[in-house]
Amino acid sequence: MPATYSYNKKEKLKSRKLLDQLFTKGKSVSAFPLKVFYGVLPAETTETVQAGVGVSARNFSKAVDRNRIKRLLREAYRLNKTALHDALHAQQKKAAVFILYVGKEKPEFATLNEMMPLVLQKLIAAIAKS
RNA sequence: CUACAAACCCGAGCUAUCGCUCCGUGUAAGCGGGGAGGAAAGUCCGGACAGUAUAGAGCAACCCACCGGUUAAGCGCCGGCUCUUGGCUAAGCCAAGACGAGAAAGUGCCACAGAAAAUAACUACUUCCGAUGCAAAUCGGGAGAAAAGGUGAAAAUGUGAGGUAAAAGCUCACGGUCCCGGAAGGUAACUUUCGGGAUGGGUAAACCUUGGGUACUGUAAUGCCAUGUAUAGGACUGUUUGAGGGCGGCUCGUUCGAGGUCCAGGGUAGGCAGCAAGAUCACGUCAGUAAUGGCGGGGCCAGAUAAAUGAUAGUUUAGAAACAGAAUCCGGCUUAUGAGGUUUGUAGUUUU
RNA sequence: CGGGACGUAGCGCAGCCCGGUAGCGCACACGUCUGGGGGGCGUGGGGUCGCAAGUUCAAAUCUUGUCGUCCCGA
Repeated sequence: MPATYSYNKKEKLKSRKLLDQLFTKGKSVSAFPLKVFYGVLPAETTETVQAGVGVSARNFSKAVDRNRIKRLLREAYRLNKTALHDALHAQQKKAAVFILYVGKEKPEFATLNEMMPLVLQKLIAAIAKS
């Protein structure tokens, strides 16, 4: 098991190929203002979950705002990811996840920290069905 | 003292917990250290670096445009010159700006108004001829003439005198502007001055002319390693009757030359170098009016590849709230910017 | 990282090259035709020409800077 609240390089979704697959073929669940794309990781991956975060440049034209939102998303994911990890571990599954912020207002950390567990619960439910 | 405007400076600090990225060390856990900006932005100039090219001629295209300095370079910066505008008040000084070669090579344009907007004759003026008339004068035709005239952004070099039928730089004097030649000062632009000549409206951010200059492409460049597919299908075209490519865009010319173009489909989309010690940073000192440069000892100061600086709590300050996030790197320019500070200017109030 | 185009009335566009009057369609207001609506016809209002500076007698138009929007290539 990795450290409880870590979010380092290995846990990030980095492969351009996987990202393309995720957006073209992957499924998604959403809980406004968050939207999560998910898919299955190749079997040889060592990590249980690889996750990425993103914001649309269309909604936030300034790089400072996008960086800020991505930092908040990473922070929220880092603090709430334990449930997802445990669930996947129990089901012997490995998932690729991409969390997208689709709102148009700059968020507060507190609201993101509330929404993140909700959307992750939805995600766990959706993965359990498939 | 208050308010406003402009320029410049500055662009929060500390503690705890949980995290991110790079480097060092370590088998590992961990430990230690570095970690966004003055604009990192716009991409407007200039370079470094890299690849390709580096026979030639003509044409085209683009850029620059007072002088000197500075620099790796520049359409930057510094200093000066000239002009324009404003102020003080005046033969000067101060401030700001200049896309600051040429309108005396040519072409074009100058609305409205006005006779006329660039080979000026409409009115008025002078004169000659003819007609009418006793005459004054009127009418018609020709010539002279830019001195007077409303207009307009702009009207043919200004004032005075002579001159004439009436006039006119037609002539003269003093000026304005321009050209040529000389002298003095200045590195130069240029300034002052002497002599001679000319008198030509504006516009080149209209075409253009003159002088000078310009290889192209950009770090997703480029070099290397690895993985993988179809030694792979169709159509058209070509192999000395030369397809296609290189030589800056075109033409000529020259050279390489056996493949080239399109359609459909398949695969890869890891990694390493480039990549961060440099036209470097701050300090001191010297040279220079300054920009800037020399010297001295000292420091090492982001380096990712979905892309690192954050979250929470406390605290200091007056309430952490501005503009804003490196992506090859530098030098400039431009634009954005809260609070506070400094300086300058404007306005108002109070006191003397 | 590099390249290009566009900002004109509420909306969509012309005018810009080659400077002097800002125009077209829809929409809007009023009138009229109709018993009324729709529709037709007529009249009218409405524009800091994105912003700033400059050139010029004069700028939507030319030049420079700047802001915004959109597109393209790798």
